[in-house]
Order: sequence, then structure tokens, then C-alpha cells
Amino acid sequence: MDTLFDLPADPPARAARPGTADLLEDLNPAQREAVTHAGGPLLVVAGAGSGKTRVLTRRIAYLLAERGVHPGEIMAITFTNKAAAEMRERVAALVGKRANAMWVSTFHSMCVRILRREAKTLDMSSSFSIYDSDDTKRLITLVARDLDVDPKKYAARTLAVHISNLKNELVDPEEAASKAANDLERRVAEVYAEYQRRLSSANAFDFDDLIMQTVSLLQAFPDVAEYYRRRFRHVLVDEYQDTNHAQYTLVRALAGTEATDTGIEPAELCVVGDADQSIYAFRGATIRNIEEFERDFPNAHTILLEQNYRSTQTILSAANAVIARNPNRRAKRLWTDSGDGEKIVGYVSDNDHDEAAFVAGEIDSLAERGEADYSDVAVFYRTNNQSRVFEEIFIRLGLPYKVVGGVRFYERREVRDMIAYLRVLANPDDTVSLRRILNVPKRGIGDRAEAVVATHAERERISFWAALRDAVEDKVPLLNPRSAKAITGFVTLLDELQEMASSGTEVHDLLEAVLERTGYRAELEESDDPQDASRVENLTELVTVAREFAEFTAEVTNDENAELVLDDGVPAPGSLPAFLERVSLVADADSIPSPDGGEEGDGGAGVVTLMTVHTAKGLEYPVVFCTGWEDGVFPHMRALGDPAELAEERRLAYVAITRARQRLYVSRALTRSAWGQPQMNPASRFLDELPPDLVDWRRLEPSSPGFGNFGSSSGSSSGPRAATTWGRRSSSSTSSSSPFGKAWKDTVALKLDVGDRVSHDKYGLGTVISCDGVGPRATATIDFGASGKVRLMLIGSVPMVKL
DNA sequence: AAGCAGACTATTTTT
DNA sequence: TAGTCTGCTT
Repeated sequence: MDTLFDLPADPPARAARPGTADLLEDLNPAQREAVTHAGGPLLVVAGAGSGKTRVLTRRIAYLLAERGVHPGEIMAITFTNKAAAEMRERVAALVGKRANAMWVSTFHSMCVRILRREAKTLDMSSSFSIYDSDDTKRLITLVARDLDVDPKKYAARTLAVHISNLKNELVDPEEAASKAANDLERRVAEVYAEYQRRLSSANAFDFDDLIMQTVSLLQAFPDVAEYYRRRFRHVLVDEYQDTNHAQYTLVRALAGTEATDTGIEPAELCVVGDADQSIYAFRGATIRNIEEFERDFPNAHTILLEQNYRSTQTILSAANAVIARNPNRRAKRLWTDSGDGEKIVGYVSDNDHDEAAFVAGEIDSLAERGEADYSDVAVFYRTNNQSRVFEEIFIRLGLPYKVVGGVRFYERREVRDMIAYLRVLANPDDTVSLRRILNVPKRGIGDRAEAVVATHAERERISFWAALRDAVEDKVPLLNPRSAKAITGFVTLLDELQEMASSGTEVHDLLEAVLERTGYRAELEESDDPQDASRVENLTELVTVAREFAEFTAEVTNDENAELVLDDGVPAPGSLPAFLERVSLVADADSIPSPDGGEEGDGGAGVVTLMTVHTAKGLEYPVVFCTGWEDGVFPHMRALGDPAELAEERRLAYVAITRARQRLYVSRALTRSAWGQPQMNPASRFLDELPPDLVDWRRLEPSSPGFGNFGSSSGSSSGPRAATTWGRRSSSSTSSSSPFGKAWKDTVALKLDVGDRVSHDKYGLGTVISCDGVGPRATATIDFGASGKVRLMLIGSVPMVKL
């Protein structure tokens, strides 16, 4: 929860702030150069653990202290609120309250601020809603349905992804339509156009719009651009490798690349990033931006930070070895002067259950030996569903833990329902939110009634809300009286709530009123589903969040010493719009346990943290367990066939390894249950890429004669693979207690030769093109004609027969 | 309009 | 396995 409120934190009281000399003294030469560089665009290539944040914050402090820059001239952009908060805090510790006049924010909140201020220019109201991916998907579903798009052929999700990609590339609907080359793209363009119309009539922007619309604003209105250009003379961007094309363009537009007609020089630009840690390509991030920085910004200067202050040399060497396998990368080798440290510990378990037991046992003995507190330990996995086994085992053993990520607070249904109510109160045109709550809780307004009202709204060219009002006055044709009555009740309810909202009722009281008067809480309380009990708790939590929000902002506002900068574009502190903005733009309510032993009374040892590798980016732990290193799990199955995706998986592995400070564990399981059925996976190729002398294998795969040895992943073929599936084993033959060899019995289900014809349950008829490997590693590449060429493992019960 | 049973489908996710 | 969606019944 704390990320909601830690943005404008006051700096800790300091007797004396560091003087200028101190600002540079404890920096290495490269860091120092990055801090003091003046003039042209600067790219700081900051390897993992190389003191990136330190460089950024010192640079800002140095600008203020040494170069006479006013804080108001500084714009620092990050990707997460957490990063923004940390930067603000650390700068404040160096320079004090002057830090409050800087813009330190995420791309998105920066854009919201600009858009609120300039909303009129774009023909929007400044009370616009911000749609997240869930709202977006809902609206796209509605649009697709209205346009008769076959949901079987093109799922809303697919459409949403494509539209998002277009926006990330700054392609508007017209351009999308003209460039559409196939049926899918034509449909997407069609939906895109209508979707934008609906967004704008709902007075809403989606996440991608926040960026894209700000770019068009700056490009279409030079005077607006000039205002910001004049104002921000220093633009700093963190995690530059994660920027997409739209964000890149935004940075360019903001900083400028040449002097304006009115003689304003480009702002001084400083970007920091590491191409090797780019793990968000699937969301549009382009590694190109950092790779081509020097081309994009002539006379740019580049500084490489390679000295690492986090990990042992063993860990760094492992990381270097893995990432070195990625093609076309700028050479970079992390090093440290703090010694080799412990060897990496490797472990091969029979199944996922045993892997978790190994991890738990190891954590226990580390704790017992006093070599680590629980809070020093993190367990990483590739996908969220892998957390379950760990939870089971940890609970059984009484090991305190916390899972980070998964379904987040603000994504829970009940919370979103309440937010939808609030949004409607702030912006009645917000049709997506309005339709969400129309019949929640159930009040007798069904699909049919909703459709009739929607049609009426469409025909009369009025908003859905106005159409509901028409329903009250019996002006909607085809609406049956029962529904009209139900709608009347709903409209009356909303009117009352709106009255409360506009008369300045505080957000938490408003929430309480919604919970009571809608009967939402009552419904949950009456239910005997245990899930509903936790929903009630979440709602109570939400009210608490709202109350703290009000109190916190009141505190900040009343602090006379605080140099609060309230430009246009910032909603009144504590107000409903302010709350909604915070909620929309802060995703992670679940906090990551703090390393200092953390939560209340855990005996000081804290808790073990469990999370995906993606979530782990930017964090560090003394002890790290990298689990599930199996081909098909990590790297993920969907990445196996595509070199670009495989390279991203490798960067992910690199990120995972470099989170560790002192001890690194890597493990894999021979079988793993997924979707109910146990699955066999070969070793991750990344394990083979670890230098063997750095790894102490505690347990290896039992080798049987003729079955090949562990680690010889022969399948490094780069041949075309449309898809890869792994054989299923019958569930009866696997149990954690069964002796080892047993798992291999009758594993070769099919003996195939080139030219054989086969029939596969999923892919149909095919011809064997090639065969590879023996025993459990036996695979065949099969041409299934229209279903493509597929490489299959022949172990276990392959759903395939030889003809 | 609402509730239930069977079908379907499964990454990662800073905002 | 589990959560969501669809279509059928009441």
C-alpha cells in the first residue's frame, strides 16, 4: 500500500548535506564523468548493479549545486512510481525541499499532468478517465460486438494487443486502415477507429493514449511544445532500454533536437539504461532506442558503467557468460573487486514439489546457520502459476513468505467495481465504468435492457448516461416497464451519490455510501462463499486506503514549509479526481517486503520473497533461488521457436542472476505438473551456458546408459519450428516417492523414421522429416502441412500414432 | 433475468 | 488444476 503515499516524502532530517566535493568523492571515474558531463546528449550504459540510481540522483544534485540549475527546470522520467519515489527521496536527501519543484514522475503521470492542463486543446474535459487494460478490453469487446467481428476468429484480447501496438508505434486509425494488408489488420483498423470514437465520447484515455496523445499535442501545437521546452532544460530518463517508439518520440519532442524558431536550444538530455536488461519487448519496448542513441542524437556522448557493487565475481561471471550468447550486442562485462565468493549451487529434482522442498530446506539451513535472514532470500520463477508449489511447501514447513505480484489489489473485481462507481461520479460520460456497475450488484437490469438503452443512446447520439435518464422518463422505446423501474432506481441512487460527491464529501465517506446504498457489502456479507469474506476485507482495505489518502494529502497541504508546486494539471489534493488518478496510475499495491526485517513482529527475520523474474527487475537480494530452469518453462515454450524472443528470455535469465549479491542457486525439475498433467522438460539451455567450474551441482539427473548425459542439450538446431510440444506422461507413473529409474520406463512411446506417416490428435496427419536424439531425448520434426512443421518429443504418451 | 453446468484455455505485465 | 465464458434451463 505504501507506494500510494510515498511520493512527496520529506527528506530525512540531516545535520549536514553533502557538499559538492562529497557529491563526487565516492564515485568511480566513469560515474563521476556521468554526473558532471555538460552539454550534448548523454547515454549512460549502466550494467546491473553499477550504481545507476546513484549516478542519476547525484547528477541532479550536481546540476542544482554546481551548475546553477533551478529545480523547476528538471524533468526526470521513470517507468514505475516506486522508481520515481526513490529518486525523489534520494535527491531530497541531497538537496532538501528544493527537490519538490522538480518533475520526477513516470511517463504516464507526466503525460496525465500535461493532458489535464491541455485537455481543452484536445477537445476533452480535464476530468477525463484513464482506462487500464481491463477497461480497454471491455470497450473493445463492446465495439467488436457492434461491428460484428467474430469473437472466435478475433478475440478482444488479440484486437487489444494489436491496437496497443499501433499506438506504441504512433499509428492512428486512418494510417492503420491504409496500411492494413490482411483481414486481421483490416478488422483491427476498423475496431481501432470506432474504439477511439468511443473513448473520446467517454471522455477517456487509455494507457497508450496518454503517451500518444501527448506526442500529438506537442507536435500539433508548437506553442504548447515551446512552453514545456522553455520550462524543462534538463530531461533525464531512467530505464531507457524499456522505452517504446511513442515514448522515444515523446522524449525527443520534449527535449527538442534543434533550436526552435524562437531560439530555444534543446534541453540537456541524459538517458540511462542497459540493453541487456530489456525484458519488456512484448509490451512494445524497443531495444533499438538505446542501441541507436548515438545515431538519433548526433554528438551524443556515451559512458559505460561496468563496475558492479552488488554481486560476487562468481555471480557476475555466470551472468556475463549467459548474456554473451545473445547475438548483436554491445560488449559489456561486469566486474567487481570484492572477490569470488561462494560457488553457484545447482540442483536437479525429480519434480516441482521436490524442487520446492529443496529450496525450503536450503533456506532453513541458511537461517539456522545464521548465514541469512528470511528477508535476505528471494525465490524467482518464470510464471506466476509456479508460485503455488512453493506456497504449499512453505506453509507446511512454516516458512514465512510473501508472494509478490499475481492478482493485484486494484485488479480485484470488487475493488474495480467500487472504482467504477467513483469514476462514474467523477465523469458520468465514462460509459465503460457505467455499464460495468449498471447491474452490479444485481438490480434487475439485464443484458436485454442494457442493449436497448445502448441502441437508444446510439440513435439519439447521446451518452449512455443520458439514455438512462431517458429511460426514467419512459422515452426509450422497446424497454419493458420492469427494466425501466429498475433503471429509475439506479439513476436515483447515482444522483444521490453525485450530490454527495459534488458537495465535497471525502472519498472514503463516498465509498462507504456506495457500499451501503448499493447493497454491495450486504450481498457479500450474506454469502457463505469464503472468497466473499476476503472480498469484504479488500473493500474495507480500500476504504482505509482512501481515508489515509485524504489524511496524507491534508498533511502535505497544510505543511507551510513544503514548497508545494501546484501547477495546472494537478487535481486538488485529496479530491475524488486526485484519488482516481492515483489509483489508476499506481499499479502495485502489494508491497515488496522491506529488507530490514520488515513487517510487524516477525522476530526480525522477515519473510522470504517469491516473485516472477520480471517483478524482480531492479531489486537485489543476498540469496537468490532461480527455479524452474527447464526448456519450455524458462525459456518459455512460446519463445523456443523465435530467436528474438529467445534473446529476451536470455536477458531475463541475466536479470535473474544479477539480482543475487552473495549466493545464487539454480534448479530444475525433471517433471512438473502443469494444467493438472505432469510434464517432462529437458534442462534449460541457460544451464548449459553457465561456466561449469562455477557451479557446484548438489544433485544431478540420474544418468542411465544410452540416455545421454545431463546438460547435453543437443537440440540447439535452429531449424524452422512452428511450435513445440512436450510429451505428456501418464499421471499414474509419476509420484514423488517413486524410485528414479522408474520415471524413464517405457518412455519411448514411438519409434519413428524419416518418411513415416503419423496422425496427431491436435495437428492431424503429418510426415516425419527428421529424427533426433535417443531415449527420453528422442524428438521428431514432423510436417503437418497446414498445421506447420512441429518438433515433438516422443516420450510418454504422445497423442500421436504411427500409421 | 438469473443461475447453473459444461466447454475452453492457459506467459511475462513498470502504467 | 482453475478461472472465465457460453449457452441452456428455469
